[in-house]
Amino acid sequence: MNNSVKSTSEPTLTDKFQRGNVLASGCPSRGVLQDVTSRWGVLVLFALLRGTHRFSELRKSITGVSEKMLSQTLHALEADGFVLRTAHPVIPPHVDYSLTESGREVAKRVEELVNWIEVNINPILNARDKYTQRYR
Amino acid sequence: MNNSVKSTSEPTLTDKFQRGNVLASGCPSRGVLQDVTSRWGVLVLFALLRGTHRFSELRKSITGVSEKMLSQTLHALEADGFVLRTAHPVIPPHVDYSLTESGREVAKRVEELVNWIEVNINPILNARDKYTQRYR
DNA sequence: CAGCATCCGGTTCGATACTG
DNA sequence: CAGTATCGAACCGGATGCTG
Repeated sequence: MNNSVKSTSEPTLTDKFQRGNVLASGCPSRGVLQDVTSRWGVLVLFALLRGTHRFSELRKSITGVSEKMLSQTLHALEADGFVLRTAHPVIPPHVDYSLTESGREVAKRVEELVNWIEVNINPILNARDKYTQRYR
Repeated sequence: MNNSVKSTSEPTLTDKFQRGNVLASGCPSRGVLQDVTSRWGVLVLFALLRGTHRFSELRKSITGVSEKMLSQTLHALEADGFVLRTAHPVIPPHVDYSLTESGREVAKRVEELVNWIEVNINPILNARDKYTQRYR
């Protein structure tokens, strides 16, 4: 749910009001960035770009995510206005998650990043292998 | 430095070889994605897009990062082939960090994401306030 | 089904001290 | 200057049990 700055080193006064510069620790964009680029946040946005999904569907499609983390991630993204949660009052409960307008905008950018990495994964892995060989 | 999969739930056999799908836990792209979207990874890439920098310069410009985390982040990005480390053999030591060709490619995509968030930070923050008011 | 509350082990992180 | 080593503290994340 991300409560302000997590760093224990107090942001300076200048930082605190330095909006518009992520490199400054007080910049509120850092918090949002954290939600979006969090381990599961990226994958949730990526998954929801392919359409509306229920909680259990997301849980299945995003392999490895726990119930708790998925829930937490969805809440954070909902709070930021990126994800829309729609609960249908039926029994058993049925809840749908989809992207909002701004959610689609961020998700598109996340997707571009993810896609680039997937396309170029082999050269990257090779680089990594070379690196570990040299410095092991 | 990211060693393969971190999730404790064992990836299934199908996962393990399911390349080309980040949503599967065995996909190697997830690891790279973690390096790139890590708390400080994003900011380092963003900063280096503005040119070559020394260790201490990065430490100063990226407010709040500790020496240890900066070092760790730079190593991970170097291993993935995104960052080039150039040590000049002088005393006192002088080390430059810059982006590689592929580093610039990822960084550009990271930048687009960051920029979008910065531009739209106010509506997002408002959404968050509304949310916390409603559910506090 | 969708999810919160709680516990708890492992990892990460930051501050500090130290080295080449 | 550019790091590594070390050590608590904080946090993450999974498992379990329970609710509507």
